[in-house]
Amino acid sequence: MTLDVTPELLGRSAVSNCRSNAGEYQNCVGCGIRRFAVCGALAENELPEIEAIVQTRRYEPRQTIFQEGDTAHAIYTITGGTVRLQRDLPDGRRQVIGFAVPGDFIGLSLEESFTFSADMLTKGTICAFDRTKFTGLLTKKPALMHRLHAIASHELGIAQEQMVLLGRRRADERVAAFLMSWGQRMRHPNGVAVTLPLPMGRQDIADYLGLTIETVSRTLSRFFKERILLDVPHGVRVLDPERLRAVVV
Amino acid sequence: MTLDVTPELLGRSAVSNCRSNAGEYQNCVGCGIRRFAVCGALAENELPEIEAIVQTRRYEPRQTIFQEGDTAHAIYTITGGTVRLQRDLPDGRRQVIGFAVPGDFIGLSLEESFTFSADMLTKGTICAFDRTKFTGLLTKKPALMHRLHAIASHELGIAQEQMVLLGRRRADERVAAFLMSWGQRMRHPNGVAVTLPLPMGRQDIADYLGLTIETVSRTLSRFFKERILLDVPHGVRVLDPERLRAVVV
DNA sequence: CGGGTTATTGATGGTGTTCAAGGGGTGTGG
DNA sequence: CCACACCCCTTGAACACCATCAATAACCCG
Repeated sequence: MTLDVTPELLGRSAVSNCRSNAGEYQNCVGCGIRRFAVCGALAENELPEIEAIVQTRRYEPRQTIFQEGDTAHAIYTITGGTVRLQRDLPDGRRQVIGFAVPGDFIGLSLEESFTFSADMLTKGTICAFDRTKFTGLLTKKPALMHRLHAIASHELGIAQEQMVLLGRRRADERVAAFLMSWGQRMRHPNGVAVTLPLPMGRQDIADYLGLTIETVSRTLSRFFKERILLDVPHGVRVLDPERLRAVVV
Repeated sequence: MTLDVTPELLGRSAVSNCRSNAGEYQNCVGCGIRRFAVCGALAENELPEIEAIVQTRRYEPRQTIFQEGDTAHAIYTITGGTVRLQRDLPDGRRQVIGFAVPGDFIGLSLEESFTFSADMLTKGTICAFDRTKFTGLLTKKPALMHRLHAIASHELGIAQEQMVLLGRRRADERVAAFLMSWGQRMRHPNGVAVTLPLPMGRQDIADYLGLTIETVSRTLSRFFKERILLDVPHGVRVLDPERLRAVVV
């Protein structure tokens, strides 16, 4: 048994992300994103054990999944749609911690309460695992535990990269870096002009990048004018990936 | 078996941090920080198994432990001294990811190469585990695996808090928040005026907080003038913990 | 259409950076 | 033990980037 996680395992398929009406899975066997999710650590004959503790839920845009401080009765795997994760300051300032897409796991820490809130940006479907039962299953399935740790480690690396972005990058670098990383999660090959769906609003991007909505808007406008990007409804088309990459350095 | 980690387990003792000449441990049985470290997941009779794959190393100030991109032959537990973890940008910009103190684990991800570098700020001692052998041990010791994941989750939470700081906090809030969290790691009770050792320089604090050395210096000077802090060699004395806390909001 | 939300664009200003100079501590060597 | 050099830190002044304030425009759904 190895603890290494291949990029493929942690990546997401373009298919699962890009179809907005994804996530109609009646059972784990037929689940298209299983191999990208925690459940992928289990063999097919073990799936009934996880099906026993899972509940599929359907969400509407703007619906809250849980809030900071809530007791973590359940932990989640996203199977369809995009989720916004955020922390709030008492005075209204907000930091978006990340965006979760199909295959992503929420509640890695297994702790009793959540330290951030989660809201749907789009319609979506989510597998909710009873937290206590899930941790119980972990003690019986080392492979699941290993996978969970690999995912947590991967998230930690992403968080550190985000610290560099927030601490040391300029506004245009932040926006470019965001678009590149979002593009990678959408599984579009680098170096090719592609259309990126952006299910989050400008304010969400701003709160993710530690900027204001005006700065994000201005920066994108500049990229549009410079023909690095093309403005399309609910997204952008990357016209010049090379120059976009060059912005980040 | 529970996966929850009590604050005590993840906290650090003031004793182990504050003695600068800590870390003279001949074996794991007598190791004073074991209960705060990963190794604490093992029973005493299991210690020989980890002693078999560990090597104690002694470091001098400014010495490099490893650099970004290096192959991770070993992973580490700090037993004495303070370590600076950082990522560098090609143009010289630098983000300090964190400071590791006795009990902390470095190399949580178990991946083949490091994504950040680690340097000693002080003299120190470190337990170096052969990475391959350590991951092998993990498959045999579920408790060790669970502990590792709990630590990684805890680090992830800290990283998210740091994102809020870097993305949404003002300079004085950042400095105050840093001093408070550093104080907690030094295990000084809140609400009491205490002397905090600061083994890192102003530039390190600046690169941790996403500021310049001048801003850190100016902010500290303001706190000194306002009698919130008292300037002491290689550290600060917290005169008014309440007002320091009030700065952060 | 029309009302509300979200995004864009412009003008102005503030927080923190940059540039520059001086101060203070530490360690070393005479 | 003092002198000096070096490094780090502090402080000041000017500037820049991004935030704030403000108004308009585009979009979305009803």
